[in-house]
Amino acid sequence: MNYKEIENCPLNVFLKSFSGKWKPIILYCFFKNGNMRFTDLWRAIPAVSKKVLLQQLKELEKSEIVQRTQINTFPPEVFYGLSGKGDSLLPVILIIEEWITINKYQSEP
Amino acid sequence: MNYKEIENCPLNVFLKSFSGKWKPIILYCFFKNGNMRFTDLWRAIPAVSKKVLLQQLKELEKSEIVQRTQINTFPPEVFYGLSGKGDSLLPVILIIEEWITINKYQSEP
DNA sequence: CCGTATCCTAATGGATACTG
DNA sequence: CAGTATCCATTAGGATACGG
Repeated sequence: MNYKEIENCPLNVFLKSFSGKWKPIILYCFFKNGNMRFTDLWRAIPAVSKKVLLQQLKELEKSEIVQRTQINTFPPEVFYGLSGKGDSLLPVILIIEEWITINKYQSEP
Repeated sequence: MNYKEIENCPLNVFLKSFSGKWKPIILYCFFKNGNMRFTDLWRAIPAVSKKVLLQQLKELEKSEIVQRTQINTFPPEVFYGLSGKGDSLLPVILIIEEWITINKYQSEP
């Protein structure tokens, strides 16, 4: 088993797309609310700075999990939401949710 | 939707247990090889330092995903491997693997 | 409203030497 | 062999102000 092989293992590839303090939370918002305007998303996650929120959204966009839509009014309206690939995560999330429940896993304070 | 609620969403709780550069790789080794001596694991992941490898193992132990077994010879033999909870991750990993394959997702160089 | 720039702090990870 | 201690480098994230 060489090192390149283990580095590209599915779990690693998967987790790398979601590494970032706010990414899971962002996705959760989209699963619950569908597309959201940037400012509304920000209001839903008040603890993050605008800069970082944007950063994480860009990275999710690059992974093609999140889609950005801009309407060129002034001031501009920008919506973020799940792409098709993002939507396809739902069954994965549900399995994870089930695993969490079964294992009664609690996040640490 | 208040903030505490979204912070404890399953995806977030799940991902927090695996946040760490080497944790997914460590788990992959255990899934492939079963229990492993510390040094053998280290040889399988040559790019990580001993200190950090130990650190990540301890965190996985704390999440009860990994189990440590020590045999008190001299020099001591210490085995690391999946706990029952760790084993129960297998179906989750398989779904993730399937998702990765379907989406032909490639890790970035 | 949306995004960028700057500056700063905290957290994570790496190199190396040492011990039982 | 397994683990600890130190010290250092890199990165991620946060505060704030400004611009289109």
